[in-house]
This record gives sequence, structure tokens and C-alpha cells, in this order.
Amino acid sequence: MTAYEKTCLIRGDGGRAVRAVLDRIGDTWSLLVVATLDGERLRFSELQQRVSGISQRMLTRTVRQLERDGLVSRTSYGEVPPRVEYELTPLGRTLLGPAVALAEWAVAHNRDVDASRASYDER
Amino acid sequence: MTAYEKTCLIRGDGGRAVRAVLDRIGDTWSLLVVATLDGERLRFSELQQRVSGISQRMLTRTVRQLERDGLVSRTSYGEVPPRVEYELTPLGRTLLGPAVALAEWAVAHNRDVDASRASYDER
DNA sequence: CAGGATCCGACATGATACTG
DNA sequence: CAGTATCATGTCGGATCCTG
Repeated sequence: MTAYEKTCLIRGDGGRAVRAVLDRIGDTWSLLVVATLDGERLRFSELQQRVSGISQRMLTRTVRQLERDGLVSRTSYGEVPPRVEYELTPLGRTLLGPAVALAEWAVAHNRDVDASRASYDER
Repeated sequence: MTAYEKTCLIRGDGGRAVRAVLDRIGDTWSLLVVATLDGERLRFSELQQRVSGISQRMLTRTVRQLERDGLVSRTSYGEVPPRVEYELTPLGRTLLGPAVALAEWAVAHNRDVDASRASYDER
């Protein structure tokens, strides 16, 4: 792929496509929730336990948005006490590829970035 | 790659690696600026023209952070009027791979997401 | 158990005006 | 030209309390 093709792909339509995707999964929790649901069907409380540090409010908001975007499906059983389970949709699973690519970049290069920051901040 | 390996990669260390990356490029402009600099060395004003809609202030902040993170290099020629050029560093270029993967996902699936949103919002 | 409602502080972004 | 300074606004995320 040429540089021109890449830049067109990312910047296409004024960058609207990429911005749309980042608006969806660029927040603090969405990608972590999606990754956590990979291959598993989890209840709300289980999800909260596995995504360490997420508040109840943010988990609620995150799964709502993921559900709205069609990446996660929500199943509520009409029981008392309530039981609600979440899982990835087929569409949600397709996101794992790019997400893994990003994660691989992170683990491969975060040290370089941190080093660069440190040397920049010295000045 | 198994689901377990993926989830570990993304969620590893409490998701710190992915969060770090998203903190850097998950904002509105960083990824667009990086993509715009792909294969080109541009002056501040050229960059602002090509990244449509970015304000002067946000471009300044964005390139500063990208420079600090070692993804972009800044060259200031001591002239009057000032001339400053930006280009990707080798590290910055490595980000283009994951970025393209994300962009491809976006153009491939944004319609599905929009459709899901529309049907969700009907209710 | 799975949330909804409310309040709050921090930060991201933008508009505008100014400067070396 | 390439910024900096200041002000305003909106959103993100957390803490806390309440409920069917």
C-alpha cells in the first residue's frame, strides 16, 4: 500500500470514518469491555469484576453504547433478582482484529514513547 | 491467535498498554495529523490546511504532544518570518499499520454501526 | 442484581485576540 | 508565520445515593 493510499484511507472524507470509530472505541473503557467479552458471555457483575477499576456507572454507559452500536448484545432474563448477560455480536468480533493490532503496537512501542517523553521533559 | 491470547494482549496489565495508546492517539486530531504527515514533510500552515477543520490551537497542541511522544519531529529554521516543518519519525511511521487497520475496519463496518444505531434509537 | 439519578471536578476543544 | 494567552463550553468519568 502506498503512502498516498494509506493517507486517503485514514483521512478519507475529512477523516470522518476514523473519527467515527475513535468516537466509539476511543474512550477509556469500550475497547477493554469488548476485549473482555471475547469468547465469553458475562453477567453485568462479572464484567465489572473483570474490567478492573471500572465504575458501575461507566460500565452501564459503555455497554449501552456498545449495544446501540451493535457491537454487544444484551440479554435480560425476566427474573428476580435480575440477571443480564452480555456477549459480543458478530460485528463486535470483527473489531478484535484492529484492536489486537493496536494492542500489539502498544506493547511493542510504549517503551520508546515513554523514553521519548522522558527526554523531552528533561528540557 | 486464541481468544485468550487476544484478551490478554488487549487487557494485559489491566489494559494499561492499550489505554496508553488511546490516550495518545484516541483524541480528535492526533491520528489525522499522523496520517497527513505520511510520506510528507509539511510546514505548520500546510498541515493546518490539509487537516480540515483543525484550529490553530489544537494543531499546536497536537503536534507538541506527538513530538513529545517521539512520533513526529519538528524542525525550526531560524528565519524571519518563521519556518517550521514537521515529519514523521521512524517510530511514528510504525503507527501507520495499526492506524490503517482501524481505518479499514471503519470504512468496512461504519454502515452496519450506523444502521444498528438507527434501529436502536427507534425504540 | 442491575441499574437510574444527581452532583461534581477535570479536561478537551473551540473562538478570539495578541506577539516575536 | 507560527505560535501563546485567555475565556467559554461541553463532555467524560467518578462518587454517592436510590430502586424494582
